[in-house]
This record gives sequence, structure tokens and C-alpha cells, in this order.
Amino acid sequence: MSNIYEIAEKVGLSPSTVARALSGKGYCSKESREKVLKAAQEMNYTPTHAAKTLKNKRTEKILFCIPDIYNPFYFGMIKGANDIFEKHGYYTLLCYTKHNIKEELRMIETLREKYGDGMILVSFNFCETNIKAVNESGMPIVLTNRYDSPHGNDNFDYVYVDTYKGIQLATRHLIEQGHDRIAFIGGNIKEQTSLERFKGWKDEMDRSGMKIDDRQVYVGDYTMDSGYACAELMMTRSNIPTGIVCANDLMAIGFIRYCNEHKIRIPDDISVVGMDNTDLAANISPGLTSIIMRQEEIGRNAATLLMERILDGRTYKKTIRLEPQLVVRESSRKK
Amino acid sequence: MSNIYEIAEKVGLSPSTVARALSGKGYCSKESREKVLKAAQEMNYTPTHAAKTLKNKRTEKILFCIPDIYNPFYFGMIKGANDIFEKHGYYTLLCYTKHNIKEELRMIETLREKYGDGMILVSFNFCETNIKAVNESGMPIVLTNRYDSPHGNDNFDYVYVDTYKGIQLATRHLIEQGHDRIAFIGGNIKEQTSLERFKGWKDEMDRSGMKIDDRQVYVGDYTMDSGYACAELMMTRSNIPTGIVCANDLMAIGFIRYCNEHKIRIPDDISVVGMDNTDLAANISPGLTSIIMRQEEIGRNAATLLMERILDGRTYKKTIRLEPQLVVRESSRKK
DNA sequence: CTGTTATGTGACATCGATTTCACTTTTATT
DNA sequence: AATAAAAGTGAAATCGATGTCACATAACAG
Repeated sequence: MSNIYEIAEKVGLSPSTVARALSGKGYCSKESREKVLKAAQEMNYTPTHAAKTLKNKRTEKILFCIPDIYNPFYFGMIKGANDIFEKHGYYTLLCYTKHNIKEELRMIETLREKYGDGMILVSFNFCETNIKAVNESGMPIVLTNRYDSPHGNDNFDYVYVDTYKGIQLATRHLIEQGHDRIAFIGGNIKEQTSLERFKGWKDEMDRSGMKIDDRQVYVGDYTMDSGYACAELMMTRSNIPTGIVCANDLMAIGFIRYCNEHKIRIPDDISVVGMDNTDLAANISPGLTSIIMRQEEIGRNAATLLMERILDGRTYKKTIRLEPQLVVRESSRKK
Repeated sequence: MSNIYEIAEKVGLSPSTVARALSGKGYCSKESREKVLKAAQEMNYTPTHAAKTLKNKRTEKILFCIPDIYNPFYFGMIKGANDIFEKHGYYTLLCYTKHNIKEELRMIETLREKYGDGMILVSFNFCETNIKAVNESGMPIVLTNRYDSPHGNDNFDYVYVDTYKGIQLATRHLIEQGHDRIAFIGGNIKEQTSLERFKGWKDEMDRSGMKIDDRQVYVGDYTMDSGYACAELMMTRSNIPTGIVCANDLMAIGFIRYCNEHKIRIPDDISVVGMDNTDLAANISPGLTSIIMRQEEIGRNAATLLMERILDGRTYKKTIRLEPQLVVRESSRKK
């Protein structure tokens, strides 16, 4: 609406003095300060963010990039991170990429333009192009996925819970309950995280000497509807599994919905294990056995690492790895 | 990393020419353009957002402010709005206020500093202070709540679904099913939206000649846990209702969870109606009767109105009101 | 071959807040 | 009273991209 020059004119002082009065830094007499503040109020003055940023090179904003807003998995991370950022007076701005690498790249570009001071990036499938973009931006970034760079030349921080191990826990749980036909509902294995999960299931099955065939592997997209669709497909086949490992809670919920609708009893007929231990897991019926993925902790740790880079100027890389944990509820039981 | 001056120096041209080469606007010879683009690439140049914004006064970013990230009600709105913004090359940045008016004000201030070009504001309790701040900012804003300003002097757009009517539909549905002891689980009526919902239930009960007492009204906070807690409290009392109207799906889900855990059959013992018709409503068991609140449509309309103000310079006020609608599922039936 | 238009380029002002520096006035110190 | 230190102020540079304007050169018309 107005700027410091207009205020300066109105109160008969120089813009420098107005700036000092408003910021409280540097010398400024009491009278001048009062006059300026009064005028600022009257003229409905607000500093222009862009001008401030251009000069001091800090936005005090953090970009938090998630693939999807429909998945409650991310909420905990956002909350955890936000708690930390808030303490430092930083704002968290959320953006979602719709599982689209192009969109992800656009957000990285936005960071690179210094629209924010740093970024927490939750990526399903961090591709070489985007890694390069992040590195070239020179901006602080924390990734919440494990990622082994083929060139080993990246310099961002990682905070993650081992999804591979998480799925292993889920699978082992069903094996320990005596199940021998165990199916896996995952995502497209072209995506890194989906591949990790798949491997977790496969390796654990192999280790226990279970025979696996392709028809035990179902591909969804982490939504409830896709879990439902996998159930539909599964039931058209013979030799129905007695245990299902789902790569996230949402797909497990969709799967269970199908079973409820078709009088398939859970856990009597089929045991189901989800992953992420979102709020829903405890609130649906039957309660869903799931894997705690420490979302809030990831968020807090990621935010802390980011603030270290932004405020303390740390330049070397840090990696934090957290352990997943099984929670048993009613959806799984001894065969 | 670098700026147009450094590029200018490197290629032996003036910053003006570099700017023209990069923007593609104005005259620039092919050789110059090529030299500049090559250098820009090599020097890893990215324009600085703040500098651009300071000059052209457009950020091409929209702030989308929601009270809470855990509530799936907002997702549809975000998606709908984002679809529109995307078409115009605008970015949607989400911020959440944790149901806190101070936080909401901070976001309004951020808009006022022109960190974004406009805002969609989903407020639970839009207070006078914040209304004033929005008005004084002079920035385009769309509210997704009904709000009757006591002074009638605001100038922002509204897009909303009538929550009052939504709850009326839910209540009438239970009445039509023959229920006569109908409880209401809502929010704190100090918040506008909670008050509207409460009135919807009360007025419909009155209209049908039902007697109401205070002990039929339960206060939650729109989370699943609070729905559970209300159920707990309800069951300690005598004269348990046979129909429950919940002010949103999440509380209904929490309520149902309690019932499942305590062998209270739904809908045989108690009929439950939720509100918002989130994805969950169809996916839990039993399927939850709910009220369609047209979230995506709200989002699309709100975004369209905002773009009208930003791109076409509309300055007068518009209000769009959408109708709620009942979806009957298994959680409610004839008494 | 002159006059006109189209191209290409650089100097410079601009957007608004911050900050350094020089200068003046006040206050404190011995 | 003399001197040092502190307080108050404004001019001007800065951050980086954009756009206007003046000027120069090229292309083109008659």
C-alpha cells in the first residue's frame, strides 16, 4: 500500500531514519520513532517481502514438498517439522507434486530462485535430473528417503526410516503367525520406494524358504481404491493367500473394505498388515496391524538438520536413520 | 549462484542485452542470444525470485490457508483449486493455521507483504481482527466459509456449501428413518462453523417437534479421537440415543470405533451420519452415511474467482453458494 | 543516394528495504 | 572548559531483474 519513502515524506524525515525507526536497529530518537510508527499505522504500511529478501537474502520460509495430499502418512512429518521451524520463526509452506517428477523439478527450481531458504523433500522417485537440479541450486535440502546416488556426489542430508526393513517386519510377522501364502500389495517398482518395499517382502519370503510366484504380487498406487482393486483381482484367482502385506495403510484399508463387502472375514479368513501406522489404522474396524514409521520424528529431525544448514552454516552431509516398528492389532492373527 | 551482471561481463555484453536474451522480449541478435544462453547454462544461472517480484509485482503464487492438515475434508478443495491455478501457471502453496487465529493472521500478513498474489482462506472462525487485516491488505482473497460481516463492509469473495443446511439434511434423514432420540456431536460453538452446524441440528429437531436437552449435545474437535471420547461419555449416560449426527466424518469414525470395540452394532443399535463425505466414508465398515460437501467444486470455484481478481482485475464482490447432498450408506437405517 | 523504418545495444532509472558512511548535535568524562 | 564518546540524521550504494530511452547500425523504399 505504502512504502518507507512515502512515510518519510509525510513525517519530514529521511527514508533511512524511517527504516531505522521501523526496524528498531541503529540510532533513532524517541520522537522520530513515534512519529514514524504512527504514520506507518495510519498509512497502512506493510514492508514488501520481495524488497526485504532481495537485500538480506533470507525469506524465513521453508518449502515442504510432498508427493500427495491425500496420504495421511505425510501429516506427521509436516507436523514434526513445523514444530521445529516455528521455534525459529520460520514458516512452512507445503507444496505437492502429484507424484510427478516434472512438478517436483518445478518446486526445486522455485527453491533455486530463492523463494524459500531451504526445502524438505519427500520424493517417491528421486531421479537424476532432479538430484542434479538440487545440487546445482546450492540450497539446503533434506531428503526423507533413502537414496544411494550412483555417483555418490550429492551433498544433501537424509532422514529416513528404513522402508525395506519395515516391510520385512510386516512379512516376518505374518510368517511367524504361521501363514505360508503371503501376498504383497505394493506400488510400481519403477519408483525407488516401491522397489525397496517389494524387495523387503521378497527377501524375507526367500529367507524363510517360501516359494514366490508373480501372482502373489499386486500393484496399486497407495490409494484406498487401488487396495480395493487388488482385492478384486486377487479373489478371481485360485489359491487365495491367507496373509497380505500392504505397502501402506490406505491400500490395506481398501483391501479390507472389499473383504467386508464380500463377507471375507478379517482376520479369520485373511490376515492383513498395513504400513505407516497412520491414525486410521487404530480407528478402523478391525484395527489394522501396521508398521510405525516415526513420521513426526522424521519431520523433527529433518527440520533440525535443515536449520543447522541455514542458521549455523553447516556444509557437510548428515544422514539419520530411524528404525521401524511393528504394532499388532486385530487385523492379523495366527493361522 | 550468479546474476545477469556476471553473465554480461563474461560474454562482453551489457546487462540489458543479457536480460533481453534471457527473457526473449525486445530485440536481440541470434549470436548474442546464443552466447548468453550458453553462459547462463555454464554459470548455473537462475533468476532471483525476489528481484523479479520487486520489479513486476507478481509472484505467480497463491497461498492456500487451511486450519488443519489432518482433516481430509480440505484435500478436495486443494485439488480443485490447484487444477485451476495450474492452468494459469500459478503455484499453490499450502499453509496450515492449526485452528489458531494468530497463525491465521500471520498468514494474512504474509500475503499482505505480497509474498503471494492472492489467497484462499479456509477459516473455522474468522474474527474481526483478521477480517480487518484482510481488507486492509488490499489483496485478493476468497473465503470458503459463509460469513455475515456485522459491518457489511468487506470486499472478498465467498464460495461455500451451506453447512447449516448440510446438518439439517443429516438430521432430517435420521428423523425420517424413525429415530427420535438423536444426538449431535459438534465442535465448540464459539467457532462460527461449529455454531452453524449446531443450529442446523437444533432447528431441524425443533421443526420436527423433537424435545432436546443439553445432554444430547457433545463437543468434540473434529478429530477421530474426539468422536471416540464423545461415545465414551455418551455410554455412561442413560437413555442412549439411537441416531447420531456428527459434524464431520472423522468424529463419526471415532464414534464408530468405540461402538465396534464395545459390541454396539451399527446400524442395528445406533445409526450414525457423518459429514463431508470424505474418501474414508466409503471405505470404512460399515460404510458411513454422510453429506456431500462438494469440496472440489468449492476449490475450483474459489480459484476461478481469485484468478478473475488477479488477472482480469475484477474489484466487486462475488458469492457462490453450493448445495450439500445426502449419501446414504450402511451406517444408518430405519429404526 | 537520400530518407525512413527495423534492429541491436548500452546507460540508466526503477522496484522498496537495508546499511554504510559522513556529518552534526548532544551528552559524558576528566 | 576541553575533549572524547555517544546519539541522531540523511545521502547514497546495494540487492538483481526489468524496462525505457537514446543512440547506432543495418535494411529498405523511392
